[in-house]
Amino acid sequence: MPTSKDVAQAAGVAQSTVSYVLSGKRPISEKTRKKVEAAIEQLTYQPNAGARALASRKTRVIGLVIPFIPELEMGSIMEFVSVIASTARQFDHDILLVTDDEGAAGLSRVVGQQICDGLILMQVEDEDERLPVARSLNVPVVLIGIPRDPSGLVCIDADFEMAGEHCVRDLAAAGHSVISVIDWQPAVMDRHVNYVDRFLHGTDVAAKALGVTVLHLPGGTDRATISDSVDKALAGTTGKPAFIAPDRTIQDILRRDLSSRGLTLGLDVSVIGSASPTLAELQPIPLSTIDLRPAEVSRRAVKIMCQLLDADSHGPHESLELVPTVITHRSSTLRPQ
Amino acid sequence: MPTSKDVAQAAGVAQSTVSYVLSGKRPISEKTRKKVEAAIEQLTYQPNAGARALASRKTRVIGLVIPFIPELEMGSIMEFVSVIASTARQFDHDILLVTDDEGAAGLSRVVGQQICDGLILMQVEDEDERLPVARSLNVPVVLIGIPRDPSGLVCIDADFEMAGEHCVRDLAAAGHSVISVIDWQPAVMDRHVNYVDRFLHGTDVAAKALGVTVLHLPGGTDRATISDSVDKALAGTTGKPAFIAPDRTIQDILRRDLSSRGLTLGLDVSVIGSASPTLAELQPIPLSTIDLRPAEVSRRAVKIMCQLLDADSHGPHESLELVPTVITHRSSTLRPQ
DNA sequence: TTGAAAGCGCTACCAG
DNA sequence: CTGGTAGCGCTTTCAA
Repeated sequence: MPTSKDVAQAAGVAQSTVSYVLSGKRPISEKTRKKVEAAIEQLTYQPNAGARALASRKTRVIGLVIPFIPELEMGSIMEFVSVIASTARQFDHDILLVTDDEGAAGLSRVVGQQICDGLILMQVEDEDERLPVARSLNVPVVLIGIPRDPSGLVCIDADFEMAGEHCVRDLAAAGHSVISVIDWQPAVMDRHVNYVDRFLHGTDVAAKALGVTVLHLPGGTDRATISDSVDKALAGTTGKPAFIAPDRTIQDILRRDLSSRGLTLGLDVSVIGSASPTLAELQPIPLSTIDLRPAEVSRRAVKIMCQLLDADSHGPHESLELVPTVITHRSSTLRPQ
Repeated sequence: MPTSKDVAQAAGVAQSTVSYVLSGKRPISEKTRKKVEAAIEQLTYQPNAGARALASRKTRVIGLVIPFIPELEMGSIMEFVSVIASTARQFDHDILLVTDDEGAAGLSRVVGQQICDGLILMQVEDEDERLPVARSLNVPVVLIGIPRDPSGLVCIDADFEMAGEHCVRDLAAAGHSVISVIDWQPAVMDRHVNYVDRFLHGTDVAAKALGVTVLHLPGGTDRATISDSVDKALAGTTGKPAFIAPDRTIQDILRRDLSSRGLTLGLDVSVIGSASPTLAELQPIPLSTIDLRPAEVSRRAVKIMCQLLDADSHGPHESLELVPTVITHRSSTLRPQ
């Protein structure tokens, strides 16, 4: 493997000049730049990351702490991971995986060994054991999700409250005065991710503002629970019923339950569910969807991280960004009753 | 951040002694070891990865090249990624993500910059553009998937042929003499991953050996295609029909199609589908399942990689390992017709 | 069994 | 605008 010394020699310049050509931290004459670039090309030189990290005290690597929760949609987590990695590359950084089974100790390890310059935490819970560690780490940390106490931390998440409001507003605009909201499945509730509360709060806020009624009903991944909730919803509704089912898994079960009751989606009943890239495309149904824009959340998280890394300002940062959510209408979804 | 020099000073020994205590590459007296370990503890010393990589020419990082194919099960890819990362940690290595949108150039980059010591490639296709690069890289590469020409490469994958055989044998044992195999969805076929052929070949081999008939029918993610295939299957079968649906998405559509025809799974019709950790648990159905054991494949891939890294033998390696697949029976799935 | 010292390949400072 | 050079923090050889 050629080194920058080899390049310098081949180009007839000093090693430092090679370094400056690469970093652009110093004006270089067109002539020497050409010479150096030619030598780099010719030798297929690539700078050694370890040496660079040692000298510059920057690894250009971001640690990504991923959860593994079998019962939760791993596919959507993969979307985050994938977009985060691509975006990091756009900012000339790489992503190191830190699995959650190392716990909070994993954070200290990768930062302590200076394998990476900063951390992105996914699936942050309301009371997250990793937060005290994160706060003490002295490197930038960006959270995806909002903990109960976000002080001293940089947080970013989808605007679930806005999503909840959107849903209720749309259904109200379609003439519904009673709207049934099916909770997330217990596995999600148990994780104490507070986006659930934020979403539900959003529905209540909109309901109050518009003078409509919102029924909160239990969610579950078994048909019995959903069937029960649908019974209650129908009992509480006069006229055409309306459902909001933010949980992707539940949306599917709900759809089947309604079908088996002879209710046609969009015609006899209005339903808004969350965007399911795969299922929605594979099995098109007349449904409006909430898009929580995971790709956008991921992109912004990386962007913020890279800004913090470039700014290099060592004081603790604090900010809270909510990415606007979007409702996509499918034709014939929300026809007036 | 304390350095090994600080530790040496605190313990009253040379810097090299600290290094040897950590690496164990040299006998150390119990007394000095204690002193050094105490100092490490007391200063909460952690070795600097960059410096270590520079001096030892080993990063203890493995590059993982991940695909992003929206129409394919991202959830199952996440399972690979997750297990690979955990297993790497057990061997004291870390995982760096390399996204596929960098293409083959990404491989050269991470290896050229010496960010990682080896590469694991996921979703290897029959004719994969990354292979020539992989072969030329001079670092260990482990493929998950078997390309058309595996020469000079280390490959590992689930034994799809065995899976195909298992399925046919089980159905034949249950008394079926005609068995319908539904192909994977076009999105998978288009990727030219040859596990499809291997699986289908397995079914043919078993069919020939047992003297039963196998019907190969087109797969798809729309109900019409599946419905067509079921029509053909029923037309070609006398007695109780039997299906093999290795594609997870199709399994779901097939199930519904059969239900809508009034056929009860396990009673009027036998079906074997692939294991779907989420769906199977959420919506239990009387079905035997093929388990391709992604976690086991992942674990072995990492293990092999770490062996190659430790052995450090620089010659090109070549091997092909197939991980046995498993069929799980659900009660009342395969009752004789 | 231990210490001293020479790099590993790069960045960044100090001179010119 | 460019060259020389002193480290960055570790591993490893050579001596003791």
